Amino acid sequence: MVTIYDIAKQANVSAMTVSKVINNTGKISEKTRSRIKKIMEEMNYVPNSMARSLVLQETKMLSLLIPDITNPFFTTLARGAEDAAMRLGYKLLFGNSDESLTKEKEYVDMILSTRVDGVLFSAASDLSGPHLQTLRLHRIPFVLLDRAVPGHECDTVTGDSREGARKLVEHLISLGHRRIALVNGSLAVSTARDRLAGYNDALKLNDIAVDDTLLLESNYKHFEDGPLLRSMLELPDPPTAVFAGNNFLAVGLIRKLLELGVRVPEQMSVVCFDDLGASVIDPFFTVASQPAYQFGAMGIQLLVDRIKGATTPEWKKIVLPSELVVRSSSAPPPAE
Amino acid sequence: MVTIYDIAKQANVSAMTVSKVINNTGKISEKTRSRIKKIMEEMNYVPNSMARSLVLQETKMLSLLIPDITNPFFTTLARGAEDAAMRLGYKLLFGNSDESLTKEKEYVDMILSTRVDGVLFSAASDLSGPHLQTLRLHRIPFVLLDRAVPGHECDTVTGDSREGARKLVEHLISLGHRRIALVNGSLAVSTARDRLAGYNDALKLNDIAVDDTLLLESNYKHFEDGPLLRSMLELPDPPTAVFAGNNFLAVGLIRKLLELGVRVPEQMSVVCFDDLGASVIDPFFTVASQPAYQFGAMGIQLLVDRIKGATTPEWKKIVLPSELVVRSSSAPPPAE
DNA sequence: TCAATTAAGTTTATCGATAACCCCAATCTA
DNA sequence: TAGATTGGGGTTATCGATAAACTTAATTGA
Repeated sequence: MVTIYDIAKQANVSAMTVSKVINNTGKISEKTRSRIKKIMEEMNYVPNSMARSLVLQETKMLSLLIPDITNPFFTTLARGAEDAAMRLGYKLLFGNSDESLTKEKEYVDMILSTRVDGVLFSAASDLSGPHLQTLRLHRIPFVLLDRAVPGHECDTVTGDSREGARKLVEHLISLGHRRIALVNGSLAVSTARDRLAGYNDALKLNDIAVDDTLLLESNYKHFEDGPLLRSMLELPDPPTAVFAGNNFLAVGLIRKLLELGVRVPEQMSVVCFDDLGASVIDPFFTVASQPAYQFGAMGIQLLVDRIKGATTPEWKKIVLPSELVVRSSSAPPPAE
Repeated sequence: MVTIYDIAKQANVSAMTVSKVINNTGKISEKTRSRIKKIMEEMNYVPNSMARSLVLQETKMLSLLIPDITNPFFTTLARGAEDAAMRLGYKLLFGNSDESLTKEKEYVDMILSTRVDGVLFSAASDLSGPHLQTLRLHRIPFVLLDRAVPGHECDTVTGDSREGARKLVEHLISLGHRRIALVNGSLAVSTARDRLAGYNDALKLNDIAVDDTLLLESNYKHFEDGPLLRSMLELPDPPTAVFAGNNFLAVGLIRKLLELGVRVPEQMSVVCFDDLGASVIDPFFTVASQPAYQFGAMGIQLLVDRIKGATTPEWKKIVLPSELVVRSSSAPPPAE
């Protein structure tokens, strides 16, 4: 590889002079400057960012850790982060933890040794706490995305899950539903707890008693509780609507319902959090739509501000609203 | 940050001794070894991979450039690449070119300055040639994924698009269709040309004349030619089936058909390349399903072999078959 | 028993780039 | 016209880790 020294030799100057030309610092005559630039082009010189990072003590790289690279919510978020990072002169190192703590730990180790300047962290669950501790211990700035981790105060960009959930459930109630099930992600994830809280809010506001038999805890990657769903449907007073904790849960749920011969929305309404992206033929779900792209973009902004110290010491907490989008997966309950 | 020198001082040994402990090289007594290891843990030492890369002249990082991070085909491919890379001890730097040459060039520049050990490259189009030249000039090994670039011999992992397309179209023909339209990606992309070729093969094999008015060139990200579709439908002898070049084209196409009041598959059959991933409620499309995960995994394997010189000089060309999966988007043509 | 090994470390140079400081001649200034 | 300034550049040390060569003391072998 061509180095700064090769250029220097060719141009009959010192390496320092070349460095100054590259960085536009110091005093260099216009003549030498253009001569050196020409030689750099001819020799296809590209600065070695490793060497530069070593002395400057910054890599201009940020890391984005997401729990599910196949979920459109997170890929859209990733695009937002990527665009923002590029615009601010940073590269983005993606990581996909697959909702697994083990994989997440491997990524954290990698992040440390790569000496990225900061991390955008969408935690696998509350148990990610130690990983955040590790980052803090090494003084690597980070911003939590989408999911909060109790006991870890820091900059965050989250959605208003509680409010979004309330709106979804009140929408169902306004359609006439009284028996509403909740198929949720793991309660070890903050958004799942918030969505549960919003669900409870809506029921309380409308004087509907919470019935634990209608609550089902699965996980955000796949809907996994077919048997429980079945027994729920066999209840003397079965639900007429389901609120699914996220998009993939809703998809899994509907697949199961189809298998069981339950028609949506005629026999069962289904609503959920998060859109399904471009890969869906017929926007079908009534959803609380979150601005995924903004999550990423604002997260990067916050992170870079923090890295540059261009912000106040207090932790910034950005809460993005979600929008209720009514489509055809929700309808009034079947007549008795 | 804690360095190897801090550890050395604490342990009363030279930095080199610590380095040897880290890398398990040289002769170090078991006593000193464990003492140093303990100190490293206590001080939370993490090796600086920049410094290491600088001297070793390798980064243990690979780069994966994909054209559309929102497409399930590519995210699945990315997961395959990620898993394989991790398994082989490499980190993966993702890049998303968004099918744009400009963005692609930015990534190539970044790749060069980051000194990654190799690149998995899914080219935006044939016009990506110069970018490959740049990589070659700097002697960075690369493997082309999914899309070939004419005039650039190298290791590749591609799908058998031609054969897959033929199977899809012959499936339609076997259902009784004779007027079959092709809604394709840009012909500047090799897969689109191969799929066109497969389409032609199928027609020829079945003595059906190719009709240019049934050919529509769009792009793989979104279906964009509503007007042309409309006029195609108003032909005296309109198509009864459409072969879409990829999953997103099929989705866009069906949305348009729904708008126009054309029912699928009753009035129009639709088949396409590539699955739609987990985000789809009801697997609906008849597709040529490609092993996306394998694309990524085998690409990494090929790349690492090439980097390590553990392969013969000839270019390896892996062609993965696709599988015809018949579902409900295809049916016999409507009766006259 | 004495040279030859070996075990266990240490010293020095290096990767590529940059910060901080130094140097010299030309120009300016009072 | 002597001293100060400045334009244009060079020297040296440094970032953190490692390879290669070098020390020493202990052990081995014939």
